[in-house]
Amino acid sequence: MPQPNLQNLDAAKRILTAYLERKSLRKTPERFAILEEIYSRSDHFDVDELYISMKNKKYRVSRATVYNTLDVLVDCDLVTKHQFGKNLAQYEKSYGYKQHDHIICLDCHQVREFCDPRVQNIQTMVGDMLQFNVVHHSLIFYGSCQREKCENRVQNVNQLENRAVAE
Amino acid sequence: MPQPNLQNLDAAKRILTAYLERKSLRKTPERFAILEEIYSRSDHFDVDELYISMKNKKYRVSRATVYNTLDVLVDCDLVTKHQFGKNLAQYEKSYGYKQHDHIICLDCHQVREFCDPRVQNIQTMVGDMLQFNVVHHSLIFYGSCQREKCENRVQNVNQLENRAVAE
DNA sequence: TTGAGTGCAAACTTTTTGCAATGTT
DNA sequence: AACATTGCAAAAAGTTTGCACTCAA
Repeated sequence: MPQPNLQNLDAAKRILTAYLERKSLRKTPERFAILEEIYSRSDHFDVDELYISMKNKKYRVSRATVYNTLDVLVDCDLVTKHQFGKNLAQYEKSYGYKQHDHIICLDCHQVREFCDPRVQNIQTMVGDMLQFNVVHHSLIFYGSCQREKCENRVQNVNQLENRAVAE
Repeated sequence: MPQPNLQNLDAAKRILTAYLERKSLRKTPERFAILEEIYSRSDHFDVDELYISMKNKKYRVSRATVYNTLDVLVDCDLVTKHQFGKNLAQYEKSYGYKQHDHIICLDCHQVREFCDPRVQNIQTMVGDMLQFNVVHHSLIFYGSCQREKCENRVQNVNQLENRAVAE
Protein backbone atom coordinates (compact mmCIF):
# COMPACT_ATOMS: atom_id res chain seq x y z
CA MET A 1 0.00 0.00 0.00
CA PRO A 2 1.66 3.21 -1.13
CA GLN A 3 1.68 6.22 1.11
CA PRO A 4 2.22 9.17 -1.17
CA ASN A 5 0.80 11.48 1.47
CA LEU A 6 3.93 11.16 3.54
CA GLN A 7 5.85 12.94 0.85
CA ASN A 8 3.31 15.71 0.81
CA LEU A 9 3.36 15.95 4.57
CA ASP A 10 7.09 16.25 4.46
CA ALA A 11 7.03 19.00 1.89
CA ALA A 12 4.22 20.69 3.78
CA LYS A 13 6.29 20.67 6.97
CA ARG A 14 9.17 22.29 5.19
CA ILE A 15 6.87 24.91 3.73
CA LEU A 16 5.39 25.64 7.12
CA THR A 17 8.84 25.91 8.69
CA ALA A 18 10.01 28.34 6.05
CA TYR A 19 6.84 30.36 6.38
CA LEU A 20 7.09 30.58 10.15
CA GLU A 21 10.72 31.63 9.93
CA ARG A 22 10.00 34.22 7.30
CA LYS A 23 7.23 35.70 9.43
CA SER A 24 9.16 35.32 12.69
CA LEU A 25 6.46 33.09 14.15
CA ARG A 26 7.19 30.24 16.51
CA LYS A 27 7.51 26.63 15.46
CA THR A 28 5.23 25.20 18.12
CA PRO A 29 4.49 21.46 18.34
CA GLU A 30 0.76 22.23 18.10
CA ARG A 31 1.16 23.79 14.68
CA PHE A 32 3.00 20.79 13.32
CA ALA A 33 0.66 18.31 14.98
CA ILE A 34 -2.35 20.01 13.42
CA LEU A 35 -0.66 20.08 10.03
CA GLU A 36 0.08 16.37 10.39
CA GLU A 37 -3.49 15.56 11.31
CA ILE A 38 -4.80 17.50 8.32
CA TYR A 39 -2.42 15.82 5.89
CA SER A 40 -3.37 12.40 7.21
CA ARG A 41 -6.94 13.11 6.13
CA SER A 42 -8.20 12.83 2.60
CA ASP A 43 -11.54 14.56 2.86
CA HIS A 44 -13.07 17.88 3.74
CA PHE A 45 -13.45 18.63 7.42
CA ASP A 46 -14.66 21.39 9.69
CA VAL A 47 -12.96 22.84 12.76
CA ASP A 48 -14.80 20.64 15.20
CA GLU A 49 -14.14 17.41 13.32
CA LEU A 50 -10.46 18.23 13.33
CA TYR A 51 -10.54 19.19 16.99
CA ILE A 52 -12.42 16.03 17.99
CA SER A 53 -10.18 13.69 16.04
CA MET A 54 -7.12 15.18 17.69
CA LYS A 55 -8.76 14.84 21.08
CA ASN A 56 -9.56 11.21 20.30
CA LYS A 57 -5.89 10.65 19.62
CA LYS A 58 -5.26 12.06 23.09
CA TYR A 59 -3.54 15.05 21.64
CA ARG A 60 -3.97 18.05 23.89
CA VAL A 61 -5.12 21.03 21.87
CA SER A 62 -7.70 23.73 22.32
CA ARG A 63 -10.24 24.91 19.79
CA ALA A 64 -8.64 28.36 19.90
CA THR A 65 -5.34 26.90 18.75
CA VAL A 66 -7.03 24.92 16.00
CA TYR A 67 -8.67 28.11 14.73
CA ASN A 68 -5.45 30.05 14.99
CA THR A 69 -3.37 27.39 13.28
CA LEU A 70 -5.86 26.96 10.45
CA ASP A 71 -5.53 30.68 9.76
CA VAL A 72 -1.78 30.27 9.56
CA LEU A 73 -2.03 27.23 7.28
CA VAL A 74 -4.54 28.94 5.01
CA ASP A 75 -2.28 31.97 4.82
CA CYS A 76 0.69 29.91 3.70
CA ASP A 77 -1.45 28.02 1.20
CA LEU A 78 -1.13 24.61 2.78
CA VAL A 79 -4.84 24.47 3.50
CA THR A 80 -7.87 25.76 1.63
CA LYS A 81 -10.95 27.13 3.33
CA HIS A 82 -14.42 26.68 1.83
CA GLN A 83 -17.90 27.97 2.56
CA PHE A 84 -20.14 25.37 0.99
CA GLY A 85 -23.33 27.37 1.42
CA LYS A 86 -23.64 26.55 5.08
CA ASN A 87 -22.50 28.76 7.92
CA LEU A 88 -19.70 26.42 8.75
CA ALA A 89 -16.23 26.71 7.33
CA GLN A 90 -14.87 23.56 5.68
CA TYR A 91 -11.20 22.97 5.09
CA GLU A 92 -8.98 20.65 3.06
CA LYS A 93 -5.27 20.25 2.54
CA SER A 94 -4.05 21.88 -0.64
CA TYR A 95 -0.39 21.08 -1.11
CA GLY A 96 0.28 18.36 -3.67
CA TYR A 97 -3.39 18.18 -4.37
CA LYS A 98 -4.52 18.87 -7.91
CA GLN A 99 -6.46 22.09 -8.29
CA HIS A 100 -10.14 21.23 -8.40
CA ASP A 101 -13.63 22.55 -7.87
CA HIS A 102 -16.71 21.07 -6.23
CA ILE A 103 -20.13 19.78 -7.17
CA ILE A 104 -22.57 19.22 -4.33
CA CYS A 105 -25.81 17.28 -4.16
CA LEU A 106 -28.54 19.40 -2.61
CA ASP A 107 -30.39 16.29 -1.46
CA CYS A 108 -27.77 13.95 0.00
CA HIS A 109 -25.02 16.59 0.45
CA GLN A 110 -22.28 14.48 -1.06
CA VAL A 111 -19.39 16.57 -2.34
CA ARG A 112 -17.50 15.50 -5.44
CA GLU A 113 -14.55 17.12 -7.12
CA PHE A 114 -13.96 17.96 -10.74
CA CYS A 115 -11.39 19.81 -12.76
CA ASP A 116 -11.96 21.84 -15.90
CA PRO A 117 -9.09 23.87 -17.31
CA ARG A 118 -11.47 26.39 -18.83
CA VAL A 119 -12.11 27.81 -15.38
CA GLN A 120 -8.53 29.11 -15.36
CA ASN A 121 -9.06 30.75 -18.74
CA ILE A 122 -12.16 32.50 -17.50
CA GLN A 123 -10.34 33.57 -14.37
CA THR A 124 -7.50 35.11 -16.36
CA MET A 125 -9.79 36.82 -18.82
CA VAL A 126 -12.17 38.24 -16.24
CA GLY A 127 -9.24 39.40 -14.13
CA ASP A 128 -7.73 41.24 -17.10
CA MET A 129 -11.05 42.73 -18.06
CA LEU A 130 -11.88 44.07 -14.62
CA GLN A 131 -8.28 44.92 -13.69
CA PHE A 132 -8.13 42.42 -10.86
CA ASN A 133 -5.15 40.37 -9.91
CA VAL A 134 -7.08 37.16 -9.20
CA VAL A 135 -5.30 34.86 -6.77
CA HIS A 136 -7.88 32.15 -6.27
CA HIS A 137 -11.43 31.20 -6.95
CA SER A 138 -14.33 29.15 -5.70
CA LEU A 139 -16.61 27.34 -8.13
CA ILE A 140 -19.41 25.18 -6.83
CA PHE A 141 -22.14 23.47 -8.79
CA TYR A 142 -25.30 22.59 -6.89
CA GLY A 143 -27.69 19.95 -8.12
CA SER A 144 -29.05 16.51 -7.52
CA CYS A 145 -27.09 13.38 -8.12
CA GLN A 146 -28.65 10.43 -9.88
CA ARG A 147 -28.01 7.79 -7.24
CA GLU A 148 -30.92 5.65 -6.00
CA LYS A 149 -29.75 6.31 -2.46
CA CYS A 150 -30.53 9.93 -2.99
CA GLU A 151 -34.05 11.27 -2.54
CA ASN A 152 -33.63 12.99 -5.88
CA ARG A 153 -36.46 15.44 -5.49
CA VAL A 154 -37.45 17.10 -8.74
CA GLN A 155 -35.66 20.42 -8.69
CA ASN A 156 -36.15 23.42 -10.86
CA VAL A 157 -39.92 23.34 -10.82
CA ASN A 158 -40.01 26.79 -9.27
CA GLN A 159 -38.08 28.42 -12.06
CA LEU A 160 -40.40 26.94 -14.66
CA GLU A 161 -43.42 28.09 -12.68
CA ASN A 162 -41.97 31.59 -12.44
CA ARG A 163 -41.62 31.95 -16.15
CA ALA A 164 -45.17 30.79 -16.69
CA VAL A 165 -46.51 33.25 -14.12
CA ALA A 166 -44.46 36.23 -15.21
CA GLU A 167 -45.37 36.03 -18.88
CA MET B 1 -35.68 58.67 -14.87
CA PRO B 2 -36.82 55.17 -15.76
CA GLN B 3 -37.94 52.79 -13.07
CA PRO B 4 -37.59 49.35 -14.57
CA ASN B 5 -37.51 47.84 -11.10
CA LEU B 6 -41.20 48.47 -10.65
CA GLN B 7 -41.92 46.06 -13.45
CA ASN B 8 -39.69 43.47 -11.84
CA LEU B 9 -41.30 44.03 -8.47
CA ASP B 10 -44.68 43.52 -10.06
CA ALA B 11 -43.68 40.31 -11.74
CA ALA B 12 -41.98 39.18 -8.55
CA LYS B 13 -45.18 39.75 -6.58
CA ARG B 14 -47.13 37.64 -9.03
CA ILE B 15 -44.54 34.90 -8.82
CA LEU B 16 -44.64 34.98 -5.05
CA THR B 17 -48.44 34.88 -5.02
CA ALA B 18 -48.52 31.89 -7.36
CA TYR B 19 -45.84 30.14 -5.32
CA LEU B 20 -47.67 30.68 -2.03
CA GLU B 21 -50.91 29.44 -3.52
CA ARG B 22 -49.29 26.40 -5.03
CA LYS B 23 -47.71 25.52 -1.68
CA SER B 24 -50.80 26.48 0.33
CA LEU B 25 -48.87 29.10 2.27
CA ARG B 26 -50.40 32.34 3.50
CA LYS B 27 -50.10 35.64 1.70
CA THR B 28 -49.09 37.69 4.70
CA PRO B 29 -48.36 41.42 4.43
CA GLU B 30 -44.90 40.80 5.92
CA ARG B 31 -43.89 38.55 3.04
CA PHE B 32 -44.84 41.12 0.44
CA ALA B 33 -43.33 44.00 2.37
CA ILE B 34 -40.01 42.18 2.60
CA LEU B 35 -40.13 41.33 -1.10
CA GLU B 36 -40.80 44.99 -1.87
CA GLU B 37 -37.91 46.15 0.27
CA ILE B 38 -35.55 43.71 -1.43
CA TYR B 39 -36.62 44.72 -4.92
CA SER B 40 -36.17 48.40 -4.06
CA ARG B 41 -32.51 47.64 -3.38
CA SER B 42 -29.86 47.23 -6.03
CA ASP B 43 -27.03 45.78 -4.04
CA HIS B 44 -26.15 42.79 -1.93
CA PHE B 45 -27.37 42.82 1.65
CA ASP B 46 -27.35 40.65 4.75
CA VAL B 47 -30.24 39.80 7.05
CA ASP B 48 -29.52 42.54 9.52
CA GLU B 49 -29.18 45.28 6.90
CA LEU B 50 -32.56 44.29 5.53
CA TYR B 51 -34.06 44.12 9.01
CA ILE B 52 -32.64 47.50 10.03
CA SER B 53 -33.73 49.27 6.87
CA MET B 54 -37.28 48.00 7.37
CA LYS B 55 -37.20 49.11 10.98
CA ASN B 56 -36.00 52.55 9.85
CA LYS B 57 -39.01 52.78 7.59
CA LYS B 58 -41.11 52.07 10.69
CA TYR B 59 -42.18 48.75 9.31
CA ARG B 60 -42.87 46.32 12.12
CA VAL B 61 -41.08 43.03 11.47
CA SER B 62 -39.04 40.62 13.49
CA ARG B 63 -35.74 39.07 12.54
CA ALA B 64 -37.37 35.65 12.69
CA THR B 65 -39.82 36.68 9.99
CA VAL B 66 -37.06 38.14 7.85
CA TYR B 67 -35.18 34.84 8.07
CA ASN B 68 -38.31 32.83 7.37
CA THR B 69 -39.34 34.99 4.42
CA LEU B 70 -35.88 34.94 2.88
CA ASP B 71 -36.06 31.15 2.89
CA VAL B 72 -39.36 31.33 1.06
CA LEU B 73 -38.02 33.84 -1.48
CA VAL B 74 -34.89 31.82 -2.09
CA ASP B 75 -36.99 28.71 -2.57
CA CYS B 76 -39.11 30.34 -5.22
CA ASP B 77 -36.04 31.78 -6.93
CA LEU B 78 -36.85 35.42 -6.37
CA VAL B 79 -33.78 35.91 -4.21
CA THR B 80 -30.30 34.42 -4.33
CA LYS B 81 -28.29 33.57 -1.26
CA HIS B 82 -24.51 33.87 -1.23
CA GLN B 83 -21.72 32.94 1.16
CA PHE B 84 -18.91 35.25 0.18
CA GLY B 85 -16.31 33.56 2.34
CA LYS B 86 -17.49 35.22 5.52
CA ASN B 87 -19.80 33.60 8.03
CA LEU B 88 -22.63 35.87 7.10
CA ALA B 89 -25.16 35.09 4.42
CA GLN B 90 -25.57 37.74 1.73
CA TYR B 91 -28.63 38.01 -0.48
CA GLU B 92 -29.68 39.74 -3.67
CA LYS B 93 -32.82 39.84 -5.78
CA SER B 94 -32.66 37.55 -8.76
CA TYR B 95 -35.76 38.03 -10.87
CA GLY B 96 -35.18 40.12 -13.99
CA TYR B 97 -31.55 40.32 -13.12
CA LYS B 98 -29.07 38.95 -15.61
CA GLN B 99 -27.30 35.80 -14.45
CA HIS B 100 -23.88 36.79 -13.21
CA ASP B 101 -20.99 35.78 -10.99
CA HIS B 102 -18.81 37.71 -8.58
CA ILE B 103 -15.27 38.94 -8.24
CA ILE B 104 -14.22 40.19 -4.82
CA CYS B 105 -11.25 42.27 -3.73
CA LEU B 106 -9.53 40.66 -0.74
CA ASP B 107 -8.18 44.02 0.39
CA CYS B 108 -11.07 46.49 0.08
CA HIS B 109 -13.87 43.91 -0.11
CA GLN B 110 -15.62 45.51 -3.06
CA VAL B 111 -17.82 43.06 -4.96
CA ARG B 112 -18.16 43.35 -8.72
CA GLU B 113 -20.22 41.28 -11.10
CA PHE B 114 -19.28 39.66 -14.36
CA CYS B 115 -20.85 37.31 -16.82
CA ASP B 116 -19.10 34.70 -18.93
CA PRO B 117 -21.21 32.28 -20.97
CA ARG B 118 -18.53 29.60 -20.77
CA VAL B 119 -19.45 28.99 -17.16
CA GLN B 120 -22.76 27.55 -18.36
CA ASN B 121 -20.95 25.27 -20.78
CA ILE B 122 -18.73 23.95 -18.02
CA GLN B 123 -21.75 23.48 -15.78
CA THR B 124 -23.56 21.43 -18.40
CA MET B 125 -20.54 19.35 -19.29
CA VAL B 126 -19.53 18.61 -15.70
CA GLY B 127 -23.13 17.80 -14.80
CA ASP B 128 -23.33 15.31 -17.68
CA MET B 129 -20.00 13.79 -16.82
CA LEU B 130 -20.74 13.25 -13.14
CA GLN B 131 -24.44 12.44 -13.65
CA PHE B 132 -25.65 15.47 -11.74
CA ASN B 133 -28.66 17.56 -12.58
CA VAL B 134 -27.05 20.91 -11.83
CA VAL B 135 -29.59 23.60 -10.93
CA HIS B 136 -27.33 26.47 -9.97
CA HIS B 137 -23.77 27.41 -9.27
CA SER B 138 -21.58 29.83 -7.38
CA LEU B 139 -18.41 31.18 -8.95
CA ILE B 140 -16.32 33.70 -7.07
CA PHE B 141 -12.94 35.08 -8.03
CA TYR B 142 -10.84 36.50 -5.21
CA GLY B 143 -8.02 38.92 -5.85
CA SER B 144 -6.88 42.47 -5.48
CA CYS B 145 -8.26 45.30 -7.52
CA GLN B 146 -5.96 47.89 -9.05
CA ARG B 147 -7.52 51.00 -7.53
CA GLU B 148 -5.30 53.50 -5.65
CA LYS B 149 -7.89 53.52 -2.88
CA CYS B 150 -7.10 49.91 -2.27
CA GLU B 151 -4.15 48.85 -0.13
CA ASN B 152 -3.23 46.45 -2.89
CA ARG B 153 -0.93 44.29 -0.84
CA VAL B 154 1.25 42.02 -2.94
CA GLN B 155 -0.54 38.70 -2.93
CA ASN B 156 0.67 35.33 -4.01
CA VAL B 157 4.08 35.60 -2.42
CA ASN B 158 3.33 32.57 -0.27
CA GLN B 159 2.68 30.29 -3.21
CA LEU B 160 5.93 31.29 -4.85
CA GLU B 161 7.80 30.73 -1.60
CA ASN B 162 6.19 27.32 -1.23
CA ARG B 163 7.42 26.15 -4.59
CA ALA B 164 10.91 27.35 -3.81
CA VAL B 165 10.95 25.53 -0.48
CA ALA B 166 9.39 22.31 -1.69
CA GLU B 167 11.79 21.80 -4.58
C1' DT C 1 14.42 36.11 29.99
C1' DT C 2 10.55 37.53 27.25
C1' DG C 3 6.69 37.83 24.72
C1' DA C 4 4.36 34.84 21.14
C1' DG C 5 1.41 31.17 21.62
C1' DT C 6 -1.45 28.24 24.41
C1' DG C 7 -5.72 26.49 27.05
C1' DC C 8 -9.78 27.69 28.99
C1' DA C 9 -13.87 30.13 29.53
C1' DA C 10 -16.55 33.91 28.57
C1' DA C 11 -18.26 36.92 24.98
C1' DC C 12 -19.92 37.75 20.56
C1' DT C 13 -22.39 37.03 16.12
C1' DT C 14 -25.50 34.81 13.28
C1' DT C 15 -29.17 31.70 12.94
C1' DT C 16 -32.70 28.62 14.87
C1' DT C 17 -36.27 27.37 18.03
C1' DG C 18 -40.23 27.54 21.47
C1' DC C 19 -44.29 29.57 22.59
C1' DA C 20 -48.13 32.59 23.18
C1' DA C 21 -50.59 35.91 20.33
C1' DT C 22 -52.28 37.15 15.79
C1' DG C 23 -54.68 37.09 11.54
C1' DT C 24 -55.24 34.50 6.80
C1' DT C 25 -58.07 31.26 4.92
C1' DA D 1 -62.74 28.50 13.94
C1' DA D 2 -58.37 26.47 12.79
C1' DC D 3 -53.81 26.63 12.41
C1' DA D 4 -49.96 28.90 9.70
C1' DT D 5 -47.37 32.74 10.72
C1' DT D 6 -45.85 36.26 13.59
C1' DG D 7 -43.00 38.70 17.40
C1' DC D 8 -40.25 38.12 21.07
C1' DA D 9 -36.91 36.08 23.77
C1' DA D 10 -34.17 32.26 24.76
C1' DA D 11 -31.14 28.76 22.89
C1' DA D 12 -27.95 26.96 19.68
C1' DA D 13 -23.99 26.96 16.74
C1' DG D 14 -19.68 28.76 15.20
C1' DT D 15 -16.08 31.85 15.98
C1' DT D 16 -13.47 35.37 18.48
C1' DT D 17 -11.51 37.41 22.50
C1' DG D 18 -9.37 38.14 27.26
C1' DC D 19 -6.30 36.55 30.41
C1' DA D 20 -3.06 33.96 33.07
C1' DC D 21 0.26 30.49 32.18
C1' DT D 22 3.77 28.18 29.26
C1' DC D 23 7.53 27.42 26.45
C1' DA D 24 10.30 28.54 21.85
C1' DA D 25 13.79 31.64 20.75
